[in-house]
Amino acid sequence: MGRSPCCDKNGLKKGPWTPEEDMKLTQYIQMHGPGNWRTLPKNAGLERCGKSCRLRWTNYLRPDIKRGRFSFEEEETIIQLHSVLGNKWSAIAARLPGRTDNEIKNYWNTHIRKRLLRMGIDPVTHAPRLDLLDLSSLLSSPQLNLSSLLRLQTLVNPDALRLAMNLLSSQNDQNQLFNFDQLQSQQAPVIQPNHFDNTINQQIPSNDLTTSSFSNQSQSLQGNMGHFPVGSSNSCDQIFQDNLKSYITTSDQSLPSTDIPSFCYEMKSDSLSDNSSFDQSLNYSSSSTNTNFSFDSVLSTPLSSPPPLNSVSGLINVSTEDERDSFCSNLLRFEIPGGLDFADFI
DNA sequence: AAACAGTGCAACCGCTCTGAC
DNA sequence: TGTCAGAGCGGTTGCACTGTT
Repeated sequence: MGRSPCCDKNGLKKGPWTPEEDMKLTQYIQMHGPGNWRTLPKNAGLERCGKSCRLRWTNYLRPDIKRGRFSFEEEETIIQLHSVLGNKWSAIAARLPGRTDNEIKNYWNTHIRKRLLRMGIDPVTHAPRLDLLDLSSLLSSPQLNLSSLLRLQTLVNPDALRLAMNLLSSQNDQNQLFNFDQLQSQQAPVIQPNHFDNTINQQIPSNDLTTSSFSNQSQSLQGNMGHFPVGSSNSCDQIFQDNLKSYITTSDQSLPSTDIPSFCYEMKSDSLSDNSSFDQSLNYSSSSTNTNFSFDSVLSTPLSSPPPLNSVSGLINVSTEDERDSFCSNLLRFEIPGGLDFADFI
């Protein structure tokens, strides 16, 4: 049973393709069409593995491939899609006509990823890298108290918070010791039904309701909130979903800058793979209002140090609206299409 | 001008999934 | 039903090119 081996790798050529090989492959596919990669090399007179032929064709020789530099709109789209899809290069490429997954992957790794890192943004989670923040400045804040620490616990890497609390306890004049684990147990019932109602009842300009901030925050939290007690009960899940729908569909309401929707914690990029409604929703238009964002403008800010704590939009007390908009919010902002059904992602 | 470091990208590797046998 | 090749995918490598010292 089964099939004979695809190809005998011994003796097959590897490495860069010559123009002659490209011509042979192109001419053969133009005559016979792509497919049946197993027999193609032999029929086309190529001493290559079928897999190599397929890669050469799909990544380089295909006539519909767009060569050259990525446009700003393409770059922006890649970042936005990556914030939702992660390293699903093929899924990203499917939404960028003329671009291959390999090309996008290379462009991400060589350009975009480095830019995000220089900006202090984790290219994996699209979140500000809280691990780089200066904890000493946090600890010196007059606003720091047990309450704020409890709040922080839901937002930052637990290890980082543990370190902060250890430092704080060592600084405390009254020698008041904090027990992280104890705090964690006290903090367990974080998601409460009223939380959502209170959240939605607060007013924020409608243009703040963007999937960028949404997905950005959700992914950042996913990355940082490995210990967050989510999904502890079915009823909580149901409340989460109901309120998420309310949040999405209530166009003139959004979240206060200091109050991240807890339901974001449940958003998982894995569940955002190929999805018809999502495909339709991501018919991204470069003529949207989002084209104001510029990497250069962001990069013009000093890069020698991590972003200040108060510029971490939505995570920790943000002092002004401008500060909130200045850093993260613009980075990945794009409008929520009307037909976007986030319930499918949950 | 040479040596070195950094960058960009084509191509390969290895894995998983799917469907034919 | 199990095996295997085909196809697809993400990660990695190798090399040519460019910039810097």
